[in-house]
Amino acid sequence: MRAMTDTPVPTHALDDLATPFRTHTCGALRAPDAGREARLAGWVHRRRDHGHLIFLDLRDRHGITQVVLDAHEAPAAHAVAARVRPEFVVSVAGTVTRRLPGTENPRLATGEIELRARELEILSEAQTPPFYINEPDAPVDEAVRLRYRYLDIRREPMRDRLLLRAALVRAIRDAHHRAGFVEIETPILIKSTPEGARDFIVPSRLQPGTVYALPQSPQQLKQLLMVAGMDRYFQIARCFRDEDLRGDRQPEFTQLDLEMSFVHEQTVMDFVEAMAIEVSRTVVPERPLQAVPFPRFTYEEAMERFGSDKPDIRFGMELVDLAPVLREGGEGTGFRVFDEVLGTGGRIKGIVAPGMAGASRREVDELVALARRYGAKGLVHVSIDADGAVHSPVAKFLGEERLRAMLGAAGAGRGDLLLVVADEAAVTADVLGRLRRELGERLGLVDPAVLGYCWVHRFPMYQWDADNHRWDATHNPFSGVVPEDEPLLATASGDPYRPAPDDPAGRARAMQYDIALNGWELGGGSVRIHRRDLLERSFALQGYSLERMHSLFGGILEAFDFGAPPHGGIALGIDRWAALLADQTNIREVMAFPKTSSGTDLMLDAPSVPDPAQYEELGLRFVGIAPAARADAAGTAPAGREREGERAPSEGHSGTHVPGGGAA
RNA sequence: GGACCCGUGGUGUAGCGGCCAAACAUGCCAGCCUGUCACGCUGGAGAUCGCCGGUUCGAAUCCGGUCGGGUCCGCCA
Repeated sequence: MRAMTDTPVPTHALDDLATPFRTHTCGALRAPDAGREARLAGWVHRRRDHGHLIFLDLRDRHGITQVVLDAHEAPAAHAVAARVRPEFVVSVAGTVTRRLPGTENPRLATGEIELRARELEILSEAQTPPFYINEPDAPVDEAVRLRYRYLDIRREPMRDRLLLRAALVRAIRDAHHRAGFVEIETPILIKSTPEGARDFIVPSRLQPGTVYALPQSPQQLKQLLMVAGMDRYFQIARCFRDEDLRGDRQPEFTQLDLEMSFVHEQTVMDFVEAMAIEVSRTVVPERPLQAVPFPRFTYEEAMERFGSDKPDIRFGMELVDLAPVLREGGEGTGFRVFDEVLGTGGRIKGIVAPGMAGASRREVDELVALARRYGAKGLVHVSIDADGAVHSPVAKFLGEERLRAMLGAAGAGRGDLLLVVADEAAVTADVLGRLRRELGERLGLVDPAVLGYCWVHRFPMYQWDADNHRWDATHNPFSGVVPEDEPLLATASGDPYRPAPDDPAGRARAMQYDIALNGWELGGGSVRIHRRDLLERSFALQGYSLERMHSLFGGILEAFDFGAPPHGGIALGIDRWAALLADQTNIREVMAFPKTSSGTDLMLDAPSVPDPAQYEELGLRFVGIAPAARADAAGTAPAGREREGERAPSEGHSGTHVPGGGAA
């Protein structure tokens, strides 16, 4: 054992980016290096040819260094440089030199020096790229970017976002390891579980007629790890859901998945909050946090104040209940719509758009249309202009007195616009919540640099599913109930297997917590039910018979009989988190190789028609569609992607391949 | 499953019934240039306007379909 320590360790291999092709990266050299011999390797970012003098900007992911080739100093290297084109890969050796006074470039980190080349070697030539690599802001068609993703990643914005994402994941790992978490991988080929979203399935060859499912999340596995005594588990886990895509949804995505034993709701939230603060400060130190500690709202409060279970807390514009002032004086408001809503238990609430009293007819119409699109039947607006005069299309019904009372209750001042929705509670909250978000953005009320984290917890345990006549778990079927609500896990009839819409269960609140960032849901979790009796009661309400419960969750139920610790956890969307930290609204922008909104990979041309031998081996047959037909269908077929050598050309791949671009 | 937007030289756009086998910028190619850094100057090549069909004397332009990309609703936590 001692002898081992005498073995010389090549330490440079761990802390040095030097290789046989380079002594430094393109971002490393500075003024104090002047006089040194150095060798750099990278891509030619730009070439400026002045005849006897050629400048090359050499780029790698670390930076850009200017290389000078002088026809008199190094004629051979200069001749090579004359042939070089953008995106050629070269290696260059020479002397690091301070730039001539007045020719420094303050926009480059390496701008005080340049490399006077002695020797230049072309390692690889390059075709003219399909879009600008060296102009970060140049817009490029999305499809072209995706098809040539490896070139897109060479560009500064994508490169920086992927580096940011890597920093995020690293900071997450650091924090977890320090807090005693164990990083454990769980399988990708698992069993289908009834979890809301559609599963991706993988047919089994060894067990013909059966399929694996890809995990929608490692939910059950992490709970089993708690039963296994692993205490604190985390994983940067790939998850799969076969649903339609959105800007913030891809079929495969990454979650920070974690679970802790012997915890209360508070314990998990406190850890996640501390972790999120540390991670944010490490990854984007320049972005201030809106509030620390993170505000914690009950679901009820969040819906009441923000009309959302993932509120953007970076600005005010909270929802105000207008029913009290409208009820004053009794006997109706004079406006039938309002009276009906008040009479049927609905809600009338409003938000104040500051400074929008002068909004044009067109702008207001647009807001009304927006409200309708969000599900409202209409949108009442009341404005108070700079002179204090009140205007509203419903003035003739409500009268100025009431309008002023509403404005007063809402806290609107001169120049403001009050927007009012009257509808059943859920619609009122949702519509105003969305309008609030839209207007907050539009009116510039949010500082885009700020990170506004908050918690929402105590969600309703169940939602009544009228179609199937049962209570549906709002989140996870294993979520625990708030201790004081435990007695509510019951039916009105007393028979747990006969749920009904007026059961006490409808009032039960879950030990469920969501974390939101700038109005996006970042993650959610819960303290789980670890007691067998409670679990059975909860599942009964959810419409699972004992038999069905066992066929679906048999494994975990059995495990719980062997001593399950109280436990809880959470999962956070890494893609969303990275996107928000990178100030992006689309998670494609923080994924190296994302899919299009129709679920295809334009670079790999996936999904593709399988080889008949492949599906025959699995005992599968395509019914109703001709698999080979798709190959020819692509009108704008990704060009020139013949993949010789990877696999023998097979039938069914007779698709026309557009020949690659002409010679370069 | 539905709605909307987009598709013109390599890239980004203009043109929106004849004046358009199509304009501009950039890129590309060639030549010139010793201090540039979005180098500059001169010259040149390059698109039958995603695809198919229709309307019309005439279509990049209008209509229908289709393929591809995007956004939203449904779906999805």
